[in-house]
Amino acid sequence: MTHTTKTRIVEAALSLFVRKGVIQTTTKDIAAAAGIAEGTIYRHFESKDALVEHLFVANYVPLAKTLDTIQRRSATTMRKLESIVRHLYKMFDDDPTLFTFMLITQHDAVDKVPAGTTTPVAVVRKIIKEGMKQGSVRTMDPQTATHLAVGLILQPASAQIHGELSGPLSQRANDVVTALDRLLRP
Amino acid sequence: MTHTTKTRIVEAALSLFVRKGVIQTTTKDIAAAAGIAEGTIYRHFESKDALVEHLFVANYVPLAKTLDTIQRRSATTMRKLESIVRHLYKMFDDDPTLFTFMLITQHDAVDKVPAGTTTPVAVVRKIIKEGMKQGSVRTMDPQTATHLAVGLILQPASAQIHGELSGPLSQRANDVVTALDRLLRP
Amino acid sequence: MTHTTKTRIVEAALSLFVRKGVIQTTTKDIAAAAGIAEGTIYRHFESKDALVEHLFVANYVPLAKTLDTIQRRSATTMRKLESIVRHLYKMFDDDPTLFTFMLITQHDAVDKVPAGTTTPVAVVRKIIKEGMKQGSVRTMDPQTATHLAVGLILQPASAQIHGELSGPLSQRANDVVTALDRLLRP
Amino acid sequence: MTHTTKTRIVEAALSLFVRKGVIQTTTKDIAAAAGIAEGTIYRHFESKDALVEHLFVANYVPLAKTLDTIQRRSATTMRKLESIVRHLYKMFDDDPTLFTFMLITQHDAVDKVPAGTTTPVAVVRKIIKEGMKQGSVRTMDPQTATHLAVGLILQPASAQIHGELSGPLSQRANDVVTALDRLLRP
DNA sequence: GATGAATGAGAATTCATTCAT
DNA sequence: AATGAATGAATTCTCATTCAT
Repeated sequence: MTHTTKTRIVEAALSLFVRKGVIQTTTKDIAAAAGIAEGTIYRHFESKDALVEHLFVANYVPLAKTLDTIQRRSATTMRKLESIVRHLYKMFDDDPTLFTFMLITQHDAVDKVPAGTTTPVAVVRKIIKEGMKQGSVRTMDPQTATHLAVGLILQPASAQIHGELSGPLSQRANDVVTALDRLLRP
Repeated sequence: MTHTTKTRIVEAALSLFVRKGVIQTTTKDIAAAAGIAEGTIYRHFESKDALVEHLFVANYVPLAKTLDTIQRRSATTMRKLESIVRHLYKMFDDDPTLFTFMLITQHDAVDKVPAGTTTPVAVVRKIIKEGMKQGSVRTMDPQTATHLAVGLILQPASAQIHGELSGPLSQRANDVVTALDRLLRP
Repeated sequence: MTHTTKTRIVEAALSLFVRKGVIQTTTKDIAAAAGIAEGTIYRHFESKDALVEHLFVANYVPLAKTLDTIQRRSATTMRKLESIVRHLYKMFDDDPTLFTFMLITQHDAVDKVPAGTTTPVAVVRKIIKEGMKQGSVRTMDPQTATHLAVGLILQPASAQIHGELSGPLSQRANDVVTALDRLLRP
Repeated sequence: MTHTTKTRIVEAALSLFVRKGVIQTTTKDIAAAAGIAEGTIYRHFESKDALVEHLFVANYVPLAKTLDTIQRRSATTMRKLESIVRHLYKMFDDDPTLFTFMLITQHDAVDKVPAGTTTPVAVVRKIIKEGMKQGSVRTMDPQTATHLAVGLILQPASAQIHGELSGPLSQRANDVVTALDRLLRP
């Protein structure tokens, strides 16, 4: 079946974590939302913390890999960034909950990611650094450039989550790509 | 005296909230850090929530006013934005704790701000909209433009907080202003 | 087969009960150690309590009978006690786990023994009382005498269990028999 | 006042631990017996474990010191042991609960005693060893001798606790002292 | 105003037991 | 007989809040 107990726990937890925050969500909440007994959570996850970690790592690390794969398929720096933006925004539109979860847990959960693992931010940094070498990105501090680019990409998602923007995020992709181009071109 | 009990509570709370998060900070923690008894907190604030709200509102609303005042003193769109960036980054360098607190509580606390109050984001939006009218900002969706600009401004602060950038934030102001100019100019 | 499921449960439980204590041993522990599913325990025992009771009664009552049989084979009071000491200490050396289990559950489990059943302590008491009648044991309160004798017999076992004595317990038999002789002779 | 909250917790816990066992006694039980809220326990002890440890260490270590002091006041080996037996049995009669608690937690709690601390058993061992040197105790393995003596001393207490002996334990002191004399004299 | 002991409503977690397969 | 997922009551511990002093 597609709805195993574990799946139901994961989905219930994800939705609640996003709506109420991780700490404010109790195991009782999760059990109720998943339609199971509280103790059942512990048949599938060692602890609430382990559940959070699972949710994050199981999605964050693969995302980085996917972004890296996607980026390789495009030739130019701007095409690479464009494909990343489109992929992320489509992901957001398809499953805003999952995307939001990653966005809000990002900083707390970073230390749970095995050291040395590629992150989405690292993929963006790599593209920008290569672009500078080739001359397709203007010369500036690569770390600053990366964070400015990431800011441009994530802020619309963040605004959407907090109700300050509406409609599919994919609609904003063109604007963001244009902004990235203006930000980075020599 | 400058160090009234209330001040000590506020300072202790602010520092702890930023270091450990609002929920993870207990009233016991705050009392210990402030060197007072736990019960004393309730002489000055109705509840922990009220303390959080006070901390946010007492700083967020005045900040918006200050930013508005500052922006009025400059003539052009870009000067306005530049002065805002410089003010914010100086604020960050002077009191990273306060700035960080506002950044992290921003979204949870927004509903605690009296409706209709001007916010920092609203100030940026106003500048951009006026710029568009005058032709000093290229034509695009003003809401998107605002969020892209805010993303550019805040991401370096966020990166600094999470240890991904270092050194005074003021050093980054030029880069950010340049980025804003590239993003917005016609 | 010698290793039926029930046997494996019994052996796993005994070993864990002795090592970790009855309460601290979970049914999960037992199942894991026995290499079976948790539910399977309940095919063979009504409850964890019933398992404990089985373990105790199945060994404690027969032991009392064995000790009684052994004691009958010897002629004098001291020979009787000596044969009991040697039997117990050999039992300890052969299967310290089983012996230890009986020693530690002794007091909690006593009420689980069918009323009127002969216990090992009762066997010792009988020997001493008969000895007093015949004049081979000095006159004193028989109940006190019994407990002093039992104390002499069991303390070395207890010390061994708790790591305060080492080497085969059988080696101590002579010392204990001498002590019993000094304690009891007229 | 003599009945501070902490005292009430300690007394309630002691009594329950002895009656039901440490693990079977819940913090809820303790709070109910002490007439306080469950959370209040944690104002006075870090955890249930810490409470158990406190109860043991706060009584076991001083007891050893007291026994040592008492033993010094007597001249001969047998007088020393006699005074110890009388002190212990009086203690038992005065506060059977405390004595019982120490007896039942003895082995589990030993590792909680700071290494190198004198224990009651060590006091007995010292007396016996000195006795052997002086020739007032017959030659035998001192460790075995110690445990046999301890067995003689404690078994009546143990029997009393489990309802197999009744009346003041002090009444048994003479019998036990005689038994020790028979056991140890050359 | 200040204290700090006490509260009690939950929070996460454990575990003996059940039951459909 | 055996399984193992699921249960839910019970357990330890936390913490914002109250209140007599």
